[in-house]
Formats: sequence, structure tokens, C-alpha cells
Amino acid sequence: MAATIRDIRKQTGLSLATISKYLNGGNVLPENREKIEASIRDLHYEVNEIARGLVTNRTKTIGMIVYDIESMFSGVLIRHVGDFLRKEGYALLVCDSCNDEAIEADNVRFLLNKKVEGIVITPVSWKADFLLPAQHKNVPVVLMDRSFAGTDFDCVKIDNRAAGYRAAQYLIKRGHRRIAIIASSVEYTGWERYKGFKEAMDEQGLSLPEEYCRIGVHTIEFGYESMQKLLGLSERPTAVLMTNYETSLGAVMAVNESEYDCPDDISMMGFDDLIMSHVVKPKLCMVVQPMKEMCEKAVGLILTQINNPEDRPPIELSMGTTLRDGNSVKPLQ
Amino acid sequence: MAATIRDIRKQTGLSLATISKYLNGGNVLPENREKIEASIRDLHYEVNEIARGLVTNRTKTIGMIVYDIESMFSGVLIRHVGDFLRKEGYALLVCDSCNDEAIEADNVRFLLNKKVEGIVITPVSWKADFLLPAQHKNVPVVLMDRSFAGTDFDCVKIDNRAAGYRAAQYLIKRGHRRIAIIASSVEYTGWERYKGFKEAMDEQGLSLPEEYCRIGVHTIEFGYESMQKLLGLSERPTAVLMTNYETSLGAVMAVNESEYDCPDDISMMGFDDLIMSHVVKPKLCMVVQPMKEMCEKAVGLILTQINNPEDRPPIELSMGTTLRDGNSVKPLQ
DNA sequence: GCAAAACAGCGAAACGTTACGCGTTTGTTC
DNA sequence: GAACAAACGCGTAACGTTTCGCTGTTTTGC
Repeated sequence: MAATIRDIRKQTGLSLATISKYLNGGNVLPENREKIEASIRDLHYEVNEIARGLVTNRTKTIGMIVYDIESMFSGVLIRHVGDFLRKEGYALLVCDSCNDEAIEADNVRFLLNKKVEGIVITPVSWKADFLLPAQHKNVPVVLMDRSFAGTDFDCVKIDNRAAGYRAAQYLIKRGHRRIAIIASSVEYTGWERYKGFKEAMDEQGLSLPEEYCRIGVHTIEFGYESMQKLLGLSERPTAVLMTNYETSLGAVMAVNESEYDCPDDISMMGFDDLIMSHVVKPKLCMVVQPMKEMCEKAVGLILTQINNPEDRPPIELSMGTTLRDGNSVKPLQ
Repeated sequence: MAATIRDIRKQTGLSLATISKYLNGGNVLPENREKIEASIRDLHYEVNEIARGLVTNRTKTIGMIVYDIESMFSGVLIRHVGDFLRKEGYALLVCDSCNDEAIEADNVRFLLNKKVEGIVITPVSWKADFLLPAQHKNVPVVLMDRSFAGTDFDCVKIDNRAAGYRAAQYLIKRGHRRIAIIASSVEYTGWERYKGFKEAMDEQGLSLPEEYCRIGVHTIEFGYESMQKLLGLSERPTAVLMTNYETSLGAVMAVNESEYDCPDDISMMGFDDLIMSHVVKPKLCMVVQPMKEMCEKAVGLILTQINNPEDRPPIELSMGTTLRDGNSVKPLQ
């Protein structure tokens, strides 16, 4: 059906080798170049990437596995990673792990089977085991947002501990003493943010009663329930830090439905300035990650690994965060 | 590097043809079957989909183009379409049009170049021109959510006119007379919903002053500005219908930031029950689309077209919507 | 001018599958 | 036990590229 280089050979009288050379940017005699170009226009020829892939062993395709595609965080990631890859002629195969380790492992196998040249992933699992098949096949992997201790994969994330630390500082500086935290223990990210938070509290000699410490899963529901419990305490905290997007939302919901007002009765601080944060009232103070830059770095890392497959120690990029002001934190006298 | 069927031939002594037959589910003598299976285990053999694709002309890959991946609507669509496809062994290549017709046209070319077997798309453009290359190459296309008048593509969407009509009715039944609408004129969907709304208003003999009719683009900003303008009118509407997710959010923002209260000062009704709607206060009354079912149908349509490429008239599936109660509409005695 | 070097082009062999048409074996029936 | 059908297996030719090693032909530098 579609034209092949054989058809071009027929029209131009040149050999397959020469035509292929032209297609790949090699030098060809000007008159031959013209012949080929005319023929390509005439036949509407387009390179068959499948056939090319078979011999070059390259598919110009990258796989992306996100922990949960319904999270807006994932949407933003996919957009930017996709954009940057497109500029390099790569396509993006998207898989959703639905926060499930088994699905995640399956996704890796699926993508490898599709012969992707690299995998960008926001992992669900704590351990790197499920990535072994990729390592085995020498398919480069770049972790985003989350990572595991002591593995040999490139990784792009924020300095989670510093982010937690600064968020706590922000609240403390504004006079808060009874500060609660809602964090996720499901992934590395959550723990680090928690540790940073704890560090700042300890430094100031502030105690963190057990009931102020809501460590659980990474869901809207958990944020919601946790905030409800915090609001129900006889000694309510004056401020709450939510260390991820989902719990931030859940917590806002709970406050909005309660009899309490933010920031008058309770101050709140969230994570990740995705669009939804603008729409909730009050406007949340938050820690924001440089999403676009992270994606750019991740794409850069995966492409260098693909193009220079030398053995080098893994690179871990830790990006800074910024604090965005809002009106959800009330300064206490 | 990786094992091929030639390696299996060497181990089993069988021919390539027999092994291929086995791999594709053909009948093989039990003893040979065992030999092959043992060899596959031994060599960790996996079919090379690229090579298979070259001869079968099938890539087991579908392309999905969304009008804007940062919209949560798109996220949900991608998730479900991806899920359903996965069950059939298909992978999903995702492209983002960023609400830009030029990028959209480019996406189609890109996907065709990647040899996808079909394209599922929520189009930005009003005209089908940019899909011509797909039609030309006999690559099936299924439109989702939005469509164009009189084209020959399968399409899955809701009955937008009925949805607009029912939403208006809901408000009218609760005593509202001065009802405004915020809709998008950018895509078909928005117009249809507007028409349904207008029809219900006309039937009840209710007038729709020009300043109650905010027809514009499909963005949070537009929803925000429109609501601000409506609230600033000397004769404010008692209720506002927002006909898509983005404008619903923007409108909620505007009300939240204003001096007015919903539903006491103004009633609101939105579209699309995505997660964000739970988090905003008040809980919005809304028209909800059967997202998952729509995706299932879309995948079904694209797969039938792929597997039975007979010429048949295009199928347009119009799904029903449901009204979800909230507390953003105040009954006026 | 002449050897050496650089350049263009070519044929043929990959890459790892599936598809086709034809033998060979096996089993059934009269 | 002959005849025939069904089941199974095989060799080989695709699929549409790239790549390798080779042959001529031009350019370069002294």
C-alpha cells in the first residue's frame, strides 16, 4: 500500500543503500539528492518506523508509569514529559499503576514487551525489585518524585526533607506552637517531608503529640478523615501541614464541611500548587515543586542514558521548592 | 542478545513455522508443545513485537489525543481508555493538543507515523480536515465527548442537548426565573448544551437577557470572569448554569472570593462530577457523564473497526446523563 | 603529476517474525 | 488393507529498513 524505498529505487535508479543514507542525513550527490526528494514527494513516501526499529533496535518510544493517573500531579507530569520528548521525536506510552504494586510490576513488563527505550516512573513500590527486568534488559529508568534508598537509578525529585523543614518553619515563625501534620507513610516522599518537619519542630523544642501525627495513605479520604479527627480533639492544633496534594484536598474538604473556619480557627498549609488549589477557599499557602523543570531534567536524563549507554553512577537530582503565600495561615499575635 | 525463535529451533529441532504456529495458538503435537515450552522457559524467550508488527502490519498500539491533558476530564478518560485497551493487549500512546488546532493536526501525523492502529480523540477543531490523513490511511478514528456535524467517524458522547435541557428544568422547577448560563462556544459540546438550555427556557416562556448569556472559551479563567460579571449586574440572576468542568470551577472560585454566598445569594449548577467537585464548598449540583461507560464504548468501537474493517456507516453513541444533587441550588418558594 | 585519502555508490546480508503451499504422518472407514 | 481425510510439520519467501565491505571516482597535498 504505502510507498517503500524500493519504489524510490525504481523511480530513481539508485540503490537502497544510497537512499537509506540520504534518509539518515548522509552525504549524497546533489543531483541524486534532488532525484530522491522529487520521488519522495511524488510517492508521499514516509519512513516505516517499525521496519527501521527492527534493524536499529530503537523504537523512539519511552514508557511512563504513574502511580495514579487520576491524580492531577500525574496529569501535569505526563504533559510536560510528553512535550519534551516530542521535541526529540519520541512518543510516550502511558501506564497507570492505580496505586497498586502488582499492576506496577505488570506495567514494567508490558512496556518492556513494547520495546520502549526507557522508562520514566513515579513508583508505588518502596523496593526496586519490580524494576529488575528493565535493568536486566539494559533499559534505562528514571524515577520521578519518589525514590528508594540505595538503588542505582537516576532520579529527579525535590528536596523533600528541606521542603518539610521550611514549611514547619513558616508556621512556627508565625507563632504557631501546636502544629499537626498529615503525611503519607506509603512512599518515601511522605516520610522525608515528615522528617524535615519533625526536625524543625525539635529544633524549636516543640512537642509533637502522637494524636497530632496523622501518618497514613496518600488519598483524599485519608486527608479528610485525618482533619476531622484533628478538629475533634479537645486540644485542637492551631495549624496543620498536609504533605501532599491529595491529603491537602481532603483536609480542605473536612474544614469546609465543619463548623470551623480557616484561617480563623485553624491554619492550613498544603503541598503542590496544582490548579485545584486556586479554586478552594481559602487560598492555600503551599510548598510548590518546579514541575516543568523536573520533567525537563527527567527527559534529559533518560535521553543521555539512551544515547550514551556508558556505565556511570546514578544521578540524583534534588530540586528546590518555593513557598507560595495564600491566606490560609493566620499569624498568632 | 535476547532469544529468538531461531534459538528455539536450535534447541528443539523443530522448524520456525511450527514454533510460530505454537506462539499464535495453533495446534502442535503434545510432545512438541512441551519441547517448545521448555525451551521458552529455558531461554526466557519473548516474542519480539516489532518484528511481528513488521510482517503483520499491526502494532497493537492505539493513539489517544486529548484537547488538554491538564484538564481532569482528560485524565479520567486516559485512565479508562488505557485500562480497557490493556485488557486487549493494546498500548496507549498519549498526545496533548494543548487546546491548539495546529498541535492537534501535528499529533495526528505523529501518531500515524508511529503506526497506531486507531485513534481516539477529544478534538479541539470544529472541522474534520485534520483527520483526513488518518482516513486516507484507513486508520479508524473514534471521537469522544465532542464531534463535528456530518462527518463519518464513530463517536461516543452524551446527549448534550438533553443534558442542557434537564439542567435548566431542574432550576426552573425549583422556582428560578432569572437564570444565567456560562458556556463555551469553542466546541460543539458547549453549543449543544446551550441549545438544550435555551429550549427549556423558551418552553417556559422565560427570557434570557443578553447579559445572562456568557458564551466564551473553555477555561477556568473564563468561568471566573463570567461569574464576576454576573455578580456585578444590577439585576443579578438567581441561578447560574456552568456547562463544563473548567468553567464550573472558575465560577465557584469567583463566588467564593466574592461577598455573595451560594446558595443563599446565588444558586449554581455545574457539569462533570470529577473529584474536584467534592472539595469545593458548597457541594455542587451537577450533570454527570458516565465516563467509564463512554470509554468502554469508545474502546469497543475502535477495536471492532480494527478487527472488522468492513465499510459501514459511522456509529454515533449518545449516552444519557444523570443529575447529582448537592446543596448549591436553593429552592425559591 | 602521483600516491594517498576521502567520497559516493552498490549488492547483499542482516533484523525476527509470519504466511503460503506443499509434503508426510496418522487415523478412520469400508 | 486400500483409500482418503485430517492433522501436523517444513522450507522459504516475504515485511521495509539499515549496515557492512567493497569498488570505483574524485579530491588533496606535496
